[in-house]
Amino acid sequence: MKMSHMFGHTLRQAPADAETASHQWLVRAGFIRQLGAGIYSLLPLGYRAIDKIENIMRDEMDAIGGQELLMPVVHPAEIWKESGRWYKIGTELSRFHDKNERDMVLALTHEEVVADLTRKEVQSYKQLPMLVYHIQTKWRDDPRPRAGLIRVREFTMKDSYSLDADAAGLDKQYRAHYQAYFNIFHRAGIPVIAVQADVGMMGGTFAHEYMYLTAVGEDTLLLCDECGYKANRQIARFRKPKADKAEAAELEKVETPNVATIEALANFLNIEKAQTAKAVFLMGKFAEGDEVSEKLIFAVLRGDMDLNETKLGNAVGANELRAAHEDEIKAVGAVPGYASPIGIQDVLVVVDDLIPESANLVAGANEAGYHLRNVNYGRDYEAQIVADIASAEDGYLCPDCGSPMHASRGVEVGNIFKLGTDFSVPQGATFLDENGKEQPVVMGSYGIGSGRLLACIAEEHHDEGGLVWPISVAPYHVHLVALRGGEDKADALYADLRAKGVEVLYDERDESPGVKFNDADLIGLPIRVTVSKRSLDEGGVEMKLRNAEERTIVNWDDAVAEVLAAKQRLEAELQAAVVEVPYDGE
RNA sequence: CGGGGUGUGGCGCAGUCUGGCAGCGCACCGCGUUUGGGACGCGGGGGUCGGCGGUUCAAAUCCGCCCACCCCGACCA
Repeated sequence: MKMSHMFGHTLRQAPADAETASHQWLVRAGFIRQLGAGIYSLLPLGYRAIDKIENIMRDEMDAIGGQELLMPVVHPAEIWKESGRWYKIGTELSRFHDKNERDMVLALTHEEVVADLTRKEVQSYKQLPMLVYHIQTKWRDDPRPRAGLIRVREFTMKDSYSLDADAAGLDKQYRAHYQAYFNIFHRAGIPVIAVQADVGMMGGTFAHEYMYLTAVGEDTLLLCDECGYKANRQIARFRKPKADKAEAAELEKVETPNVATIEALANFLNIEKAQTAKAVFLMGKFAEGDEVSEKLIFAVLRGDMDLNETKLGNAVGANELRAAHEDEIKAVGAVPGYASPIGIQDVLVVVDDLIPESANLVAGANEAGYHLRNVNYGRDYEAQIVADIASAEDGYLCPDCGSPMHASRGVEVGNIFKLGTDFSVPQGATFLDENGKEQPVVMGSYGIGSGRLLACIAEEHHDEGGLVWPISVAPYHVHLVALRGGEDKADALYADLRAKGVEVLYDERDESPGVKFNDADLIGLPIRVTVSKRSLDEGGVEMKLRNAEERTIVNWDDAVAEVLAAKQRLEAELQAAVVEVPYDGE
């Protein structure tokens, strides 16, 4: 490609609203342009990089038996009603009507369509296992897009779906993905870890998320260096402190004027936060078929711990949770700031599993200005649900080995889910087994967002001068710079390199050397070749790798061979990072 | 949805407080000089100042409503 006619140009300054490195560099280098909040165009450079990424995905999917197909972005709502997600998912799912007023949706993922195809195409156990995948646009009306391509509303995802006759088959395909995903990320030049994760709106039984660790990330992970436990905070377990097994003392009402927070309460009474009980009110949304209802949830934790909403949502089976309004709290007879589980009616009470172990806590009295001492679970009140609903924090103890864990931020670049029969049963995707008995297909679902991956690669590989692409995903292999006196030779080299299958971005513009070199650094192609009067006087062309400082002059006659050798070395370096990763899961 | 912020040429910004010719740098076009790390001179093109309404002799500037985008939180693969 000749740069003089390339669509998209570099910018000397990043737009003011780009804050993260990947966002700034991808815009400045001419890879992406924003159209709206969370909506981006890929310019030719960006699209070429995405294409490389997607071909790596294809390669690894094909290697584990994947068959590529393509499913629509616009779906009739029926299948989403069948799966129930029409009712369970909120504003993230965009709905609209066609001209006949039929309900339609924009695909936020494709489980429903796969289940529909499966019930049409799969009849016999003899056809299984199978694996299908596609690379297709998704639309998720995320409440808060941010950080360039890291979190967007419209994006492209490679999603694959495994179809099996039983759980053992699913496990096998799940493990195949587990490794194939590491291969994809390693080939694309980015380090990731796999953590255990919540299944969220996907449903199913078990999931891993692939996390690229970076401060820019918005997921918090709990990691144990000692035994290797790794989990998203949404579901991270931890070893809770041993509580004192004291005798239950007599309930005692104490005056606590203007003491409405745990902090203030502990200070006022001069006790540890761990000796208090914290009340958190949330409204949960529940879907039963097409009936959606809201219910107030009263969560009780020890005062030194924070609520984990994902854990609570899973414990009560709610689709959505939101903070309760003050009038909703008062409506059940509770007093905000002085709320107590004692004497509350018609509320779903959930207590953290540490609460029954903890004797003589201080809790609210359901009366403004008063708390109760020596509140004991079982004696003074009971809950419908006792579960782990506390959030793991940095320094909390590993559930497996008891060592302190540390918290780290990460971006989720991929995920794998064991769906089981969550879609095949409601949608009737069944097959006949060896005994002629009808069975639901056992499904798995596996996704990687290609744009987010591109952004993470940019986040990982840049310096003060711009992007530094791994050769596997670089839009071109070579950045060929022609300077004064080298134009004709550069033209010839451009043709020779392309004839050997080398992808070349050729800067033949009438620009000063400084501009050309800076643009080359900004765009970040792995191999830079400069042809100038100076280089020719020195015997040939100058070669420089983007990720190294040294420049070497190679003989004109060896130029093509040297470029090919450099390309192979860079490819081999990346390939060396593709290693087997021990499976860490159930 | 709550809090904060920003909207002036392709990008970065000044001008708004205190109403009075719409500016600067970069980018772009032409001519000339320059040519190995974001050159220089001269000349030029491009903006209904986010939108609508109001106040005023006069609005980028004051008032009202709306919209868009960004950040934090809520929320969420």
